[in-house]
Parts: sequence; C-alpha cells; structure tokens
Amino acid sequence: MKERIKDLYLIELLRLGARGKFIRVPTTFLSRVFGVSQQTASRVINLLHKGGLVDKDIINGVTCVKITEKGLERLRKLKRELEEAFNSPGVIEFEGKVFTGFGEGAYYVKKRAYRKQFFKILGFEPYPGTLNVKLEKKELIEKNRELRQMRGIKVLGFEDRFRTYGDVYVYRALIEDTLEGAIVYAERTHYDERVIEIISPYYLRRRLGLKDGDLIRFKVFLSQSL
Amino acid sequence: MKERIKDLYLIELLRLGARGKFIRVPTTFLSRVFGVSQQTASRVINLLHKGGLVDKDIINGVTCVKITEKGLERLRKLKRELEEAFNSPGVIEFEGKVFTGFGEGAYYVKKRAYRKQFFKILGFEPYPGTLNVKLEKKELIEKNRELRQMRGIKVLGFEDRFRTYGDVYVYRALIEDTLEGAIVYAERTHYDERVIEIISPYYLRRRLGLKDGDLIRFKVFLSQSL
DNA sequence: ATTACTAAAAAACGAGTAA
DNA sequence: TTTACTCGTTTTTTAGTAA
Repeated sequence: MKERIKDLYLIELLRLGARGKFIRVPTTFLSRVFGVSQQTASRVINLLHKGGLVDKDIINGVTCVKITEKGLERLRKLKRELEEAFNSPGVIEFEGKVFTGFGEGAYYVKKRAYRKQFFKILGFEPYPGTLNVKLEKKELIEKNRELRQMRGIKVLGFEDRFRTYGDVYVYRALIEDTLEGAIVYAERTHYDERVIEIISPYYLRRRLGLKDGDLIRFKVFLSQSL
Repeated sequence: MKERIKDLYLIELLRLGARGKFIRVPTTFLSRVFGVSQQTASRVINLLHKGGLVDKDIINGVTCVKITEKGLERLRKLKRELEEAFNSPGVIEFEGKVFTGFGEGAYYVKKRAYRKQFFKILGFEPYPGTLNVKLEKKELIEKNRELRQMRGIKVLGFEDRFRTYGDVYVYRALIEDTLEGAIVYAERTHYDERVIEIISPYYLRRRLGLKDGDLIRFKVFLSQSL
C-alpha cells in the first residue's frame, strides 16, 4: 500500500475515536467507513498494525484498534502541512545558523557555465560564493529533504577539459523578507541534509552583518507562478 | 482513481501554491512531487481536471494548474474534519429543530422485538416514541448522510404474521449534554437526510420542555469504546 | 458473529514512444 | 524540451470461503 494512503485511513480511525483508547471496529463496519470491502478493511488494519501506526487486538473475535503515538505523529504532521499550505501556499519558511563551509560552493558558483544559467533563470548574477545555513529544527530538515527530492528548476551541468560538472537545482528565495536570492542543490552523492546553501546577487554576510552562528531566516518559493 | 486519493494530490498542489493563481508544473516535476512516474503525474492532473478540481492549461507545451473553488472546498472540508477529529475524536455534535412527524417512529419503537434489542444493546428501554429533529446546517446534513452509510450498531429486523420489519441501526447519543439516548436509522428506501430520530428512556419533549421549532443539541458517539 | 486466506478480476502503473 | 498515448506488467481489490 502506498504510504500516503495510510494517512487517509488513519484519519477515519481518528474520527471514530481511536485515540488514547481502543475502539471496537468489526471489519464489516470498517468496510463501510473506508468504502472498501470487508477483506480490504481487514488487510488495511493489519498493514497499519505492521507499520506500527495502530495497536490491534482481537477481543471475542472482534477487531479493536487504537492509534499509536507514531500514528498520531503522522496525523499531526499532515494537519500541520495542510494548515501551512493554506496559510502560505507555495512558500516554505526556513531558519538556521550561518556557518563557514569549505569554499566548495564558491568554487562552483564561479564557473561561467553555471553563472550564465543562473542569470537566465533567476535574473541575477550571483555573488561568487554561497552562504551556508545549518538547519536545526527537525521539521525544517525534513522539508529540506523534500525540496531536494523535488529538485526545482534545473541548471544543466557541463564538462570542461578536466572534469564533469553535474546538474544543479535551484529554488527562488527571499532572504530576511527583503533580499532576493535562491537556494541551490547540487546532485552530489554525499551531502548533509541539515545544510542549505544560499546564493544571491549580494554578499549577504556584509549586507546583513552576519557572522558564524547568527540566525538567518528565509522563504523558499516552490514554483514559479504565472 | 479512488476519490479520497485525489485529496492527497490536491494537498501537494496547494503546497506548491496552486491557489488563486496558475502555477507552472511540468509533469516531470510533478512526478517527483507526487512520487510517481511522469505518465501517472500526467494522468493524475487530467483526472483532477475532469473532476473539476483543478483548472488546467498547457502554455508553451508546459502544464499549468490552479485549484478550483470546488477543489479548495474539498481541501477545506478535509482540514475541518481533521481538526474536529483531533478536538473531539469519536463524537459528532449535531443541532437541529424539533418537529412532529407522522408517528411512524413511535410505531416501530413500540414493537417488542426491537425494544428487547434496544435494551440489550443500549441498556435502556426507550420511551415509546421518537423525537424528530430537522437539521439545517449543510455540513450537519452531510454528516448525517455519512452516519447513515456507516450504519453503526445493527438491530436485527424480524417478521410477524403480517409483515417484515427491516434492520435498524443505532448510535449512542447524549442529549443536551445530560440525557442518554441514541439516534436511530431505519433501512427504509425513502428517507429525508435532513432528519434525525432520537430515542431515549425519557420523554424528551416533557423532560426538556421542548415544543416544535425549538433548537436541540446532541452528541453522537461513533463507536463503543472499550 | 467474526477474521483473513486464496485465486481471479480489476485497477493502477510505467516503459516506450509519437507528436 | 514538453504531454500523453498504447500496452505489457505489477499491484490492488474483492468474491468465495475456511476457520
């Protein structure tokens, strides 16, 4: 079963009151709640149970379930996502701490082939370096992972006479609600999912008076609207 | 595609910012957001479009979508359901206006075979009549429809020498936060989905001083907890 | 009454590809 | 580049039924 679909079944169980206590739910009854056959209802409960999302017990031959803490956490996350999507659709707000990397980002951003595309896609020539931000909140690290999977806008890789440079992906961003910029993901095999690299036409450290350890906030735009 | 699953895709589109404006979403990009193939992403968008949940346009060969009002309404409903389920799991609160029916309910509730089962299941002998409540809020009528589909606790039908009496379904209820009772659904082919019938050990009209047109509130319990 | 196995049917999926 | 068709494969579902 697709992982996301489990959320839908968990919602129904929550509506039935399976939080904090076991509720008595014959699979024949659940089949009507879920809108599937009795057999599927049975399988669904067993799958949720295997996945650690519900506790299950059969009492007098009748299924009883209770959503586990793990299951509730999933539901809370879904609720949070839905609320955030309603409040600020298309935008993810990040915050993290500035730190100094190994100058790797700067090395790439200086490459002509990349710079040209940045200008074409983003409308600015980036300052020749990246601002490294270390995320600390668990949910933001999770969002960073998702963004990486989504990829965003592709910046094509290239090769010079020495080596190959892979594709890079960017999302537009707004730093401290004032300065335009973008976040950049390289398609490296090794990366730290707690880290986000920001590019911008400005030298952000000076412009914002930032030093290592300072908190920085920025918004990332998931799509180009029309 | 299962109807409920569309909600999950709509959530992703909302997260991307497809509210109030079109967003540019190549199906290759969506395939990563949705976690499916490009072909499936394409099919999903077309299905959502056919279902009137998103507006779709292909500009310069690239898909652009915007969630329709109908789609947003679905998402709002999901959000509301989730919030309600968290706030009062297992309970639905109703309110409606008392009215006088045709005494049909009373006729059934007086039948011995039903009364015995009511006592066994609910723990009380109902007053020989039902209190008819007319729902007025759209979302409560919708909830009533859902409850009817779920059926609840079955009370077996029977037959006497004249005719057959069908199965009946009940849910426990609490009237005006004080009096126990239950709501009853007969498996009739004709019924008014705006109406709920309440049974209770008490003659509710006298006990609560109700007359036609008075507002009554009650909570319905979706499942028997353990 | 239940739950849940098996086998067959139905639905969903994605690779290949045309436009 | 796109989108989205066909079609073979995989996955999911349910009817029948045993326990």
